[in-house]
Amino acid sequence: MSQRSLRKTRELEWRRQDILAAAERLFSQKGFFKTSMVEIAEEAEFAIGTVYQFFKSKEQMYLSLIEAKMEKFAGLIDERVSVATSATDKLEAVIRTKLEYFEKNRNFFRIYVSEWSGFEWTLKSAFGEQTWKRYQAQLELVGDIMRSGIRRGEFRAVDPAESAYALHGMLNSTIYLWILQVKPPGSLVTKSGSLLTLFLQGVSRPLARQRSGSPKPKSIV
Amino acid sequence: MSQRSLRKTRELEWRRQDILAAAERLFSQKGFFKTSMVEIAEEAEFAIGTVYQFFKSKEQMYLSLIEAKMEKFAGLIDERVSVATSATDKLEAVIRTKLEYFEKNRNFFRIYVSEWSGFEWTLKSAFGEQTWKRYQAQLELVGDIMRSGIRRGEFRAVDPAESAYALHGMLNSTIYLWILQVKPPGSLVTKSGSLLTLFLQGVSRPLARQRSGSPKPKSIV
Amino acid sequence: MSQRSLRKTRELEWRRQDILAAAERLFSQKGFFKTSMVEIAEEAEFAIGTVYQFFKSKEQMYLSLIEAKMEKFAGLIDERVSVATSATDKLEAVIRTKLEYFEKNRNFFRIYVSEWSGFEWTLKSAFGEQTWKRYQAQLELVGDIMRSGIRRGEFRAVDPAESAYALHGMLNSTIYLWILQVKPPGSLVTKSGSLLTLFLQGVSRPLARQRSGSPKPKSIV
Amino acid sequence: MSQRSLRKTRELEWRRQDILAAAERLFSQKGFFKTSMVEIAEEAEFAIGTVYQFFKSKEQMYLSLIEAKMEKFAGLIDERVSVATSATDKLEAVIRTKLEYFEKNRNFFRIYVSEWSGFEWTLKSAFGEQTWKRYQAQLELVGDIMRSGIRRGEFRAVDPAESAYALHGMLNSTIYLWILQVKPPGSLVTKSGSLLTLFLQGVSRPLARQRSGSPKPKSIV
DNA sequence: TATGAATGAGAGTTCATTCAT
DNA sequence: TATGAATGAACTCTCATTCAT
Repeated sequence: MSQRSLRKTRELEWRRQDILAAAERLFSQKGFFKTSMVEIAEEAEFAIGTVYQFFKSKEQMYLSLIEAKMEKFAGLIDERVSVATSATDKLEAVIRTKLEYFEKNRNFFRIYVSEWSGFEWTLKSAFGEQTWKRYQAQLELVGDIMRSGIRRGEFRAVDPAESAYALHGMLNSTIYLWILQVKPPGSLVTKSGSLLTLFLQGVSRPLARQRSGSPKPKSIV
Repeated sequence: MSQRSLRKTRELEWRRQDILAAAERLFSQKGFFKTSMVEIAEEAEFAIGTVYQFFKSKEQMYLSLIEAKMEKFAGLIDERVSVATSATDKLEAVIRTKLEYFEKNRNFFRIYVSEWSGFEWTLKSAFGEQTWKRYQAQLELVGDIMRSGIRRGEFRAVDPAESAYALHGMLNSTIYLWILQVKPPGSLVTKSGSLLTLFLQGVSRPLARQRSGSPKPKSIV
Repeated sequence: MSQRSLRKTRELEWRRQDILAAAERLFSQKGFFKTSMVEIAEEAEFAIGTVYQFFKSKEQMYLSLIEAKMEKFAGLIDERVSVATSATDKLEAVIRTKLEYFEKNRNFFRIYVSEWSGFEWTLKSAFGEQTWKRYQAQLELVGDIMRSGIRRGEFRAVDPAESAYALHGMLNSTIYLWILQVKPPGSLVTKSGSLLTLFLQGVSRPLARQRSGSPKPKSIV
Repeated sequence: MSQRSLRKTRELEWRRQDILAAAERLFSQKGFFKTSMVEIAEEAEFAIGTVYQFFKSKEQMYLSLIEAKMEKFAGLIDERVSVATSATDKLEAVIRTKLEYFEKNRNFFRIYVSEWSGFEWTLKSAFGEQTWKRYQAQLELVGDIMRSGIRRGEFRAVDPAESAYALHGMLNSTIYLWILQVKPPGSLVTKSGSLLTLFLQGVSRPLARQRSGSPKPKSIV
């Protein structure tokens, strides 16, 4: 490819990214349905026709957006997890990476979570085979970590899928809470430690359990 | 009120409920935006004009739906929690009630969760001041339970709000997983035990803690 | 059906007809593609939404229009042909009816002929199975007349389908010419006689042929 | 003009023809409105901008296409007619040439006939003054042939314009029929003989007329 | 009170044409 | 001269809402 067309290609890619960024901002603020293509075009400072030269439909644009972001997110997690050795360390990597990623991509979190829960109940079929697989793959990754941790004696014999889902939910709602706070009281990643502990140890007071035959747990079941 | 107008009032309320039920079915299947008012009217077997005599707008109907369901849900939880004594028992009540409620109200769960996450980021203001407070109140209820549990020595000194959110997320994703499975492998409520344990003890192998010979955790599962 | 709803149904049908009439005017003036649904709505003095309550799409409206008109036209021809006895009389009925019908339905002629020739090359599949069958049926009707005329010794042994098509073309271009003339020099139906004669006898001078073995026709073929 | 610029001019003309050929293919398949300029450019393997250097608009391109083809067609007819002597021979030349031409230019026939009938009702003004005159001129040529044939005693005293139109229609629908048949049963030109006879003699059995004062024609009018 | 036809703003999308490179 | 990205008017169609009956 000539120098010239290389530059053109690059510039085109920039514009594509500009449009995606505009779309991300709007989708995260107003949701998919309340955001119109004209608004996206205006936000990106292009004519509507230009937007349609980059994305053949609103859905396809939404998809591209999610897929690109998920790709990056998944890549990060895979990378960090693969270098960790113990199951506990791998979990720590998952938690820390997720918090880090969404701390930097707050806008995308809104899209991610509304994709996960809810409106794609309708659209899952039409929307992103790909995206859906990413979700599953990530949950299975944590499932695998759980399985290996159990095998290695690091974890109790919990249900791997269920605990993976539980962790997923814990993290999501934590991120959600943090984003919601108008003035977040510090970085989100700092919470990884306590979240890991929460997931590993639970909320019970360990001493209490060790000291004596505490009668409470009986009443639980 | 006369006998006659009493009957009328009652019948009106029935119609209102029919319409809400129809709306719930459709909203949960297709989402708020993909469901049209005419469809709701048809599903409820009324004319569109009639629907508009009960609800002044689509949003307001959606709101009424959520509020009614949340009211009931919150009532249940409050009731069950108030009769439990220890913080652990209260947590157990929260978990069991939530699972029970959404097992019976699967359709509503889809609405609930998509309300929680996502699209109402825009609509929170327009949409249900009320609903929003319910959410908050419920999370604070769990926060209070945590606080009291910590005070009473049942729990570690975790952050009450954060752990409340964590529990919230854990439960939601568990319910989500269960609903998603085409053929759920048994009742959802049966999971309350393991979820409580998960939240209390975490996933770590208790042996470390058992060194001093605490046999309790066994009995939990 | 109650008196009341009968009246309503009737009025609805009137409105439907008004819209179709407006559409006919515009389609015949500007063609299918150059006519917009908004224009049709304005011409019919309705809002665009109203138009879409009667016809689910532009194509479907166009189709309805053609089908209704063709139905009537075909009905007329069938009726008149069936009461004629000789093949010649049947041909005369076809010719006269066609001229009469399109003299009264000039606007529709433009649509009819542009449907026949040309743009439906693309749309035949999407557009009106029905309409297409009507066309064919009518041509076959004339084909049948030709066949029976040949059998009865009224006609030469011409190819029935080809001569049917030839007649079809003759009539269409005659109607076309007449409509095109800004000030038509009298009624179109008056031409049926000379057209029938033309189709039966051709343009040659008959005397020449009758008197002797005229040598001209030889050189023709 | 220099050698160099001669070559350039020639090459430009080739490109122009390539584009026109691409346009003809697409217009005949999909019609004027359903064919986009970008498609034409792609079919011709040029960039859209290049196409616009040869034709200032879509309409103008369509016009150029028709005019060039009509020019050739008219030239052929004029040439062949001028060498024929009797009116009958001239008619034969017209018929044969038309069939021949459209047998070789099927694609163009679709455009020609849809131009003749129908959508250009609107566009006649905007579209091709020129083209329109060609049409008229050709019909008048046949009208003149008829007139001279009548004067020379070859034909009955038919209306020249009307019979010219009738012939025009006959030929068009014959060509149409032939093109429509998926597997045409032989060459189209072979039909010139029977079409000429049809136009000259009509469909009646000549014997009947010769034998006696056949009573049929009376009943016709 | 119940009805459902009428409304029209607004959505997503297309495509002929321009013009900087 | 050739290119093709950018443009935006115009199109078809939807649907929440109103109001006369």
